[in-house]
Amino acid sequence: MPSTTFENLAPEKRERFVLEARDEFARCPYDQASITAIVKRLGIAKGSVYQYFDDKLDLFAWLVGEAGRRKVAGLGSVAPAGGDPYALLRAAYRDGLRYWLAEPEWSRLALRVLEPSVDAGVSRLRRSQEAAVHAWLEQWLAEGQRTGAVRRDLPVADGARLVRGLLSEGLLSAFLGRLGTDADAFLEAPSDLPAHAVAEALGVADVAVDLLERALRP
Amino acid sequence: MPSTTFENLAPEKRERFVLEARDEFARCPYDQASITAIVKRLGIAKGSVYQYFDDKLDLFAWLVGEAGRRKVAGLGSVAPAGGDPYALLRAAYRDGLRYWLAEPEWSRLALRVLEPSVDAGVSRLRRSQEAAVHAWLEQWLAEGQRTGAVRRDLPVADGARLVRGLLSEGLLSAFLGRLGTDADAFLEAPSDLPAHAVAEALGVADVAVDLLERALRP
DNA sequence: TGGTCATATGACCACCCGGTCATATGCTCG
DNA sequence: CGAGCATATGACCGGGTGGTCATATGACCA
Repeated sequence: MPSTTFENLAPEKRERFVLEARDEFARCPYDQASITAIVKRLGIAKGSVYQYFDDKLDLFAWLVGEAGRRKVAGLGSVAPAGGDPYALLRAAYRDGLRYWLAEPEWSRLALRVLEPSVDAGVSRLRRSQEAAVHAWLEQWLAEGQRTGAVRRDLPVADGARLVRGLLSEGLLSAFLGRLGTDADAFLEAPSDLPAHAVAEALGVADVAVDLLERALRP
Repeated sequence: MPSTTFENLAPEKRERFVLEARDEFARCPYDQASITAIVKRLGIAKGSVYQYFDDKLDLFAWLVGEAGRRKVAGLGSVAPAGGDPYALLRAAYRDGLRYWLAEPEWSRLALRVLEPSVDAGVSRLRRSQEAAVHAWLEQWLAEGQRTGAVRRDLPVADGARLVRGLLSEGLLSAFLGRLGTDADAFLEAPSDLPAHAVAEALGVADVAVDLLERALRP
């Protein structure tokens, strides 16, 4: 949790701090991210960081939370009214990909927390994030089974994990593949893409959910 | 590449070295793995490592290669005679999961190479490994489309990446979920599992490939 | 003006890393 | 017995890290 000192910072200074710290943690896995590098880029003293946050993990955890907060703020309400659950998935993952393009650094930061790490604190963070996605998908599946949109002979626990592989790692990889790059390359040189290329690449979410619909409908 | 000095080592000494190094690199991401830790556990001098291998990356790359060599050696021929491509997948991934249980440390090492890393050399290794899986799946899909086992309206490139998500991250996660653990926990305390539990957990490969078959068949 | 207090500073600490190299060891063979 | 050679050693190097703390700054108010 940031200290009051941090809250009291002049907004522009605070935002600059936030963005620079975000970039550092987005750049590489937690253990490689360097507080020293952040303060160097900002031109402030290292001690300042420790007046804002308890320690490195505290800063990282807050940034991860901030990534989530900004994403929901940026996307607005995601509820596309009750209806076909597959349409809901399509919309949700299309929004997710759109957000990835709009805010690649925040998105990458959010992915960093899912990486394995030796640090016990980071592992705890990761597990809780994974559990959240997993729970959401399990609930989606269970609801689908209740309404008849999903086969009833599929074990929900297995299903949630398999679907997560398809819609997380798989979808992102396919999306970036369509953009003609991979995650690393994209973030090293985020290029401005023509709108039609983006629109076409977003179509991969439909391909993925179509696949899923065929696999899951009774 | 290991030096001749390494090849000439007494077999038992060499194997001890290999296993200890493997455990260290399996324990944590490349950048955190420590040569110092390896030599400490082995009770040898650090200089010895550098008489066997050029540097840390050389050692890691060789271990990754060794993981592959031991896996194919351990599984024997994987070709289940020409037939249903889905049966082939089922067999391949069942074998893969079985191997994961039999050799969790080697398996985990093989997964480490797929993790993001700041190190340029490791990134190169990773990309080539990913490309190999990707190429294999693309070829599987193209062959399936030729023989009519796979829908022709699915773009092969998208398909390969989505399937990879489902069958790599998704399947492994579901498998470990059935065993009542996650990858970290399992490797920290690899428990001896009753045969029936293992057999039941292997069934998750069938669930995954069934899902895939529904999604991909014309 | 002088006192108070939040904020900012950066030298410093202990610790760890990968990698080097002069030196020591011990086996083999003439 | 030595000479020669492959092998083993570990102190040492330069460089990095997260984190600390005595000190300095400067805004505000009596």
